[in-house]
Amino acid sequence: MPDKEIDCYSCPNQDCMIRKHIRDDQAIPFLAKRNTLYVRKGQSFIMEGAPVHGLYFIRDGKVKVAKIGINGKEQIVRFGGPGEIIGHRGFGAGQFYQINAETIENSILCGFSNDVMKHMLQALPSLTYDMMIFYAEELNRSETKVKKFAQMTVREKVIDALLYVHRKFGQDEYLNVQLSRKEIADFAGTTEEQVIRVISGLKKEGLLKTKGRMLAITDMKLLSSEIAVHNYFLNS
DNA sequence: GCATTAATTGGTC
DNA sequence: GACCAATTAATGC
Repeated sequence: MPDKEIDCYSCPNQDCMIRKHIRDDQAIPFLAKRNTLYVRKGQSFIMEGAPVHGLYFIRDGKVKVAKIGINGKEQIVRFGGPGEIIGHRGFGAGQFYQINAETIENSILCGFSNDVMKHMLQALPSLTYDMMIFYAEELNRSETKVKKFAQMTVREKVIDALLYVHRKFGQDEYLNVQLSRKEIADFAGTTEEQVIRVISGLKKEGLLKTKGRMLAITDMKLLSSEIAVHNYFLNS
């Protein structure tokens, strides 16, 4: 795929906010200022404390966004796939990133500098509107997550995390993303051992199946019914 | 195949 | 329910 010309016109991500506006004359000059980044699996491309350089959109691949604790423990804030935005919290606000972003697959990222974004947002009200909606939803998700952390049991948190991953990346035979048990734990807010125990319990109950590291949800209805009591209506 | 890394299990606080 | 240690399974080279 490196041979092919990488530009917004050839981009398959219909739901990318930038991609949506490529027919707008106002957008055209900015599209040329896009940077393409090839990031291989496991590389950090945003580091906590580093100066904000801009915004990234995922063209291809998958990433995780996390905060690092003092004892080396990380809290994964969210995962991202094609079409999604990474680094938006740094934009406009502070000078330094407060999160870490790392690829979990070989990825292609589209970068726009702060300066380009600023001018593009001023020129394209509908893009600005989309961004505003996005920020609002993000805040909602974030608030919901706080509540979950406080009120859910470990088992529920793990189930919630699995459902989130399923929603985000989908599942064929198995979930379409390869996450370690540790990464699931870092997202759910518990430990690797607890995740393993919950998974093995769910397996015995016939709600999940595994093959090596691969995971699959086999009874979506029952699984989601377990956290239905928390009745959240958002994809958090 | 072997060496490395991840998953799992059991036990302690 | 987290942390630690020992064992077992999976994967990379």
